[in-house]
Amino acid sequence: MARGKVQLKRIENPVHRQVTFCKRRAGLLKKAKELSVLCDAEIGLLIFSAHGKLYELATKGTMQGLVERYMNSTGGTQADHANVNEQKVLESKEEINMLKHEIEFLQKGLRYMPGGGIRTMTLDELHMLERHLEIWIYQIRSAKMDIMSQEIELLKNKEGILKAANNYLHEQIGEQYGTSNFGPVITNPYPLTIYSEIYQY
Amino acid sequence: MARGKVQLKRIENPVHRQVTFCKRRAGLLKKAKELSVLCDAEIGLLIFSAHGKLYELATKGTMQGLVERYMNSTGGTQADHANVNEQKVLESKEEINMLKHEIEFLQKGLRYMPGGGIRTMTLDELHMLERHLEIWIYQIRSAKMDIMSQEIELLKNKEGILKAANNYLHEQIGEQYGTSNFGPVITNPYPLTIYSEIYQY
DNA sequence: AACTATTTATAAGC
DNA sequence: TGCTTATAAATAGTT
Repeated sequence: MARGKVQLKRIENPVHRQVTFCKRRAGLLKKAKELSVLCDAEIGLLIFSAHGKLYELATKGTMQGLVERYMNSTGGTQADHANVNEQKVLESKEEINMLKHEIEFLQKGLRYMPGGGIRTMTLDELHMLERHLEIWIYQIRSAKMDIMSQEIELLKNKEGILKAANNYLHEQIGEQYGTSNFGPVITNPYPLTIYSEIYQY
Repeated sequence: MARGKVQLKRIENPVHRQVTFCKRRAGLLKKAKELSVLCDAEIGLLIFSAHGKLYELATKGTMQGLVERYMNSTGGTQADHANVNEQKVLESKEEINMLKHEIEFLQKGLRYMPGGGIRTMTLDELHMLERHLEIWIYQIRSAKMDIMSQEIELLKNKEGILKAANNYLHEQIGEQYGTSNFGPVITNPYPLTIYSEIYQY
């Protein structure tokens, strides 16, 4: 604005650009302050230089307060963004409470025994419930044993099949080398007997 | 800046103030845009009029983005705040998932009440059900112990009262027959010590 | 960073 | 509001 007009485009000369940035930045901040004082306005100004350095101005209060005011002004579209997560946390907590209640309810349902909840049960009822649960646990253990037995059977079958295959392969090898007098030269690294880990159950 | 200097203080005349606000606001926005273009800077400008009306400018992107950049620049004080909430949301979701699994499990448990379809549960589910039942039994035993303790206290009190009554009666008998020389003729069928049945538990 | 020739912004008036 | 104009301010280019 002096000694020559400016083109409204990026100044290519880095030195010129840097100098102009300093001068105009100062001017802009000054004008902003003036406007604020003269007209009783609240102004926030953020300037990021090309290299990322921040210059800021907040008249009347902090930038934080201004940003919040801005968020509120823009109709809550953005205001919520900060609060969205807090909202989510609250919602989550509600859901957690609901689920906990549900669990409590289900647990009560499991305690379907006469009299309902433990606290209101008589000693006799508790005795009975205890015995009942012991039976239940016994049944569960039986079921577990059944499943494990089945697995053991399955594994034994597999073992049988593998053994048969193994034998067959041995025979094949025997036929191939049996006619010559070299005798067995190859030691089978896979023995016939398979020690299954499943017996440790 | 023309036809007279300006005082750097609030313009008292409302009309003047309003006019000046319009003019200078336009000027400030223009200067901000120019600085942004000329020097490749990112600028955010928020202007709240005295009456609360918002005028904004964001060069290169949105004001939202600028505010976030500002938050990051100022050391993450606010960024952390947001992250903390996101963390909380994640944690809550995890807890919700856990609880949902628990509910699913309990529902299965209800479906597979004793004698019911235990056969269709997997080994893992059976393990878990077993553990739950063990905890349940433990709770029942605690409840039983509570009740029994209360009963014991009650019975001990009764015992004390009866003992006192008994002693009193003995004394009465002693006074009545003590002066004569007949000695005790009546054998008390109720001994002082009461063996309560509750100790067999 | 200081200087100045100019441009630009704008206060006052209409 | 918008236009005009005199003048204050800002600042581009130079030193």
